[in-house]
Amino acid sequence: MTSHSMSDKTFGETIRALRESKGLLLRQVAAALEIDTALISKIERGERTAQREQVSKLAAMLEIEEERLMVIWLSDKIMNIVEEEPAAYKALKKTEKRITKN
Amino acid sequence: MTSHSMSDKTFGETIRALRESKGLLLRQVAAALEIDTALISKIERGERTAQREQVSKLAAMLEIEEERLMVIWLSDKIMNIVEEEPAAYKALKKTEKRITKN
DNA sequence: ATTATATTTGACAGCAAATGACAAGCCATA
DNA sequence: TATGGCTTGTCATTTGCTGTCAAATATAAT
Repeated sequence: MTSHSMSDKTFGETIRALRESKGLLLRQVAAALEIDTALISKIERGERTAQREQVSKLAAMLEIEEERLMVIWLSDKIMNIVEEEPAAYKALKKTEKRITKN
Repeated sequence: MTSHSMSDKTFGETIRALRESKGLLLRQVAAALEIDTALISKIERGERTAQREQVSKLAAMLEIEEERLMVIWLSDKIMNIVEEEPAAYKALKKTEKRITKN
């Protein structure tokens, strides 16, 4: 049986899956975000990263709860910092503690 | 009694405390890192961020285990991304999971 | 107070990275 | 071979870092 900890997709993979499940074209999503089709294509493939504002628009367009999408987007950004870092896990744990101390 | 979860200092605060405890001058640390005194001053006060390479040099100079300093430095960087974000905690948790899946 | 030394501040030049647009290319499928 | 959707490379522009410098401010000692 499969281990049920799904949704380990990157931000790009996530929005691509959502878009396709809705039968939307890149062109349509691009128009909604007011950017070029090429750019949304790159974002979906992880070649570029989305702006915070674009994440909100995407959430609306793709009908996913904004926070859920934001978590994935933030996680990608954190990943970019800590991956390759041996101290990654400890840094995350420490940050968690710092954050819950408010 | 005090809750013993100390060391919640930022990277800057940490290296300043270490430097002062060793009686070193900004000028001396700056020389070791081959940067201007003004810059290390700014790093200590959190106005600028250190480069990865500088963290290593600082660890050596201040005689702190490199990983310990690196964790604080990374945590500061993560903080910069997630603070102000309501989804911060969830993003950290998710990233943790992604990282341990290697 | 005057001097000497340490630190801070703000402005700046130089460089690197991110952003988004465009045009040309590829890949299906009709 | 045309058409529509997506991808790729290149480019101009903007944005953001990095470190330096000079001037300002503090700190201390004489």
